[in-house]
Amino acid sequence: MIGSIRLCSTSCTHEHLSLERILIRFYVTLQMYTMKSYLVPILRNAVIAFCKTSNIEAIPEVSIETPRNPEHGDVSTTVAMVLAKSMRKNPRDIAYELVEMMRSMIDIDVITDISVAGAGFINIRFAKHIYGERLREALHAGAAWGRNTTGHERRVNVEYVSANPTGLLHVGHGRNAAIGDTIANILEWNGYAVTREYYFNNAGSQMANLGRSVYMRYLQLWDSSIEFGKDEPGLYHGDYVKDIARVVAERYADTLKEPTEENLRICRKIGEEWCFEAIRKTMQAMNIRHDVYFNEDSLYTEGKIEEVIALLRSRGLVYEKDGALWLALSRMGLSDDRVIVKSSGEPTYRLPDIAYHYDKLVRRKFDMVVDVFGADHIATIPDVIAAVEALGADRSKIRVVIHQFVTLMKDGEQVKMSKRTGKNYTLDDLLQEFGADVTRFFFLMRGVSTHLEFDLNLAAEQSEKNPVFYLQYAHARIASILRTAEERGVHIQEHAETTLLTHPTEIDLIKCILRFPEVVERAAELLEPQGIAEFLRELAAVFHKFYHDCRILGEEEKLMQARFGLVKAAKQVLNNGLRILGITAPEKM
RNA sequence: GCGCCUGUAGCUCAUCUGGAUAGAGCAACAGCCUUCUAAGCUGUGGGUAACAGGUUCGAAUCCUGUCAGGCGCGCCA
Repeated sequence: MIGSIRLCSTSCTHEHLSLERILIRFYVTLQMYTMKSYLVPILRNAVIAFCKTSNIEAIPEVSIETPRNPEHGDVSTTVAMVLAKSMRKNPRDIAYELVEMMRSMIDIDVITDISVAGAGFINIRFAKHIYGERLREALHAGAAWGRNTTGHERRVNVEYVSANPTGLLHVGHGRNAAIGDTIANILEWNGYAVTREYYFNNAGSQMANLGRSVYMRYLQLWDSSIEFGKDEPGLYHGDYVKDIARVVAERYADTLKEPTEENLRICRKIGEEWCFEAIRKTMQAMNIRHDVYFNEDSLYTEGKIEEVIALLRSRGLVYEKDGALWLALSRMGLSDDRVIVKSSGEPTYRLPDIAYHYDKLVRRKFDMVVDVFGADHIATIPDVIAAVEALGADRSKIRVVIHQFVTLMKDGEQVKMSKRTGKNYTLDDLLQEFGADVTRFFFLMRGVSTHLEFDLNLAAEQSEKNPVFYLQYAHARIASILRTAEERGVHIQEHAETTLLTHPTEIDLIKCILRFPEVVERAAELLEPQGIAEFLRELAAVFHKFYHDCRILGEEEKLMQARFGLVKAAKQVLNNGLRILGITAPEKM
């Protein structure tokens, strides 16, 4: 089993361009401009001209935002207020001057209104037909709408889950998995060449503990009077260890009863294989597929550990004390030195971690490395980064995503986890009970840095209360409309006059659809999936409102066709967004 | 003791890296289905954004301090 793990070498790259990717590129470059990008140069020119006449050196960045309140225009800018600060001048006066300058530059067919409001906001309104035209672009891009090329095919390695093969995945791993997998998706949508990686930690003392645990359970099969690890620390108490022991017994009968090194090694090996298989199955149930399982073992067998020690030594960054090898972190700007090779000769976890990151950055030359960790790993990160940097890697290429813990709630009470008895709620339990869609969404709907409350009652709810269904229902509803149209023999045209869409809810829906590319881009900047989930909730809400306000079937032909175009685009965006989150978009519910 | 995360409506969370009147869902109450899926929509009530200062035209957002909760601080991973 373990033999099937693809070991990583320098050859595992993603340099080929798939046909899909070429098509995506094609569509992305087809997008003419966003409304904001139409406006930015105009605004910037006005600001530059203004600064010149006012003798201002520092020209501020112009930013354009979408006001919360639609009465404040389609977009607005605060640049006049920013300028007011350095000029010590009334922001409204500046705003008026800027507006005057911009008036001569804008196309009145595109921008219908530009005005000063409030403390010095400049509010801008677009002609309605612009929305219809841009909607056509969204429709044309289809499954590629939301993709961009800002990643320039740069190679990025996203490492997630990376649980030790010493047991079953628990709920916290589930959050890690959902976040990591979705970040990988987000980066792909932003034009990065992504490698999904699992650091398979199969070399440390935890593995020895698993071996001992399995062996003890194995002995118990033949002699029930043996007590399980009464005063032995570090043993694994979960029932799955008994399952593994039974596998050992099936294969070796009672021939391992002598407590030899070799027999322990066998138990360890079978335990590792069993756990790996279990983890792989759990990942599969969550629709996650890693490209690379990186074996920690390989760092030893391929001499990478030795190489890193030699490198550190040559730079005078290690020293020996009390029979151990210390990493001189105090010479790298950190406060405490740490042991990297114990006096027993075994490395501590820090050393392989450093070698692993060295491998990713220097040997495999990834342009970016994303580590997704739970909050409990936070302490070692600065050490690893400092060491890898000392070895010549660029620390800015490392992005660490730390997610906080998950609390399971049932009937308003916290579900307690017990490490001792091993009676945990596993990730498998969640997936089995709620399915991959609900499980993934619940992990993604909160910001990564906040503590997540997973409400088991809410997840079990097969009703409108469950937020996943709200999104999926919007998708299914659209599918249903299109189906009904087909059943009634209504022909849906390829090209519709989308500029006929002028109803307020129609415009709201278009605006939402057009916002999607920005949402995807921002999610990549922040390495934060939540924005996508939040966006989809809004999109679904606007669609449901549209569904309530506007009919499609039975409307006058041209309007009906335009609305078909609108809901097709909405369906596509729901689909794209759900795909990023790794959640299915059902045609029927 | 030190480091990181969090504190926003009764509950769970948003608030687009400092903008205009802080928004959703759930819970409560009141409405909307002979018409494309009511797993939907509309309305009402609900706030000293933990607290105290500071920075400026402007703070839930940035800084300092205090309080509360979570996670770490090993020759464990």
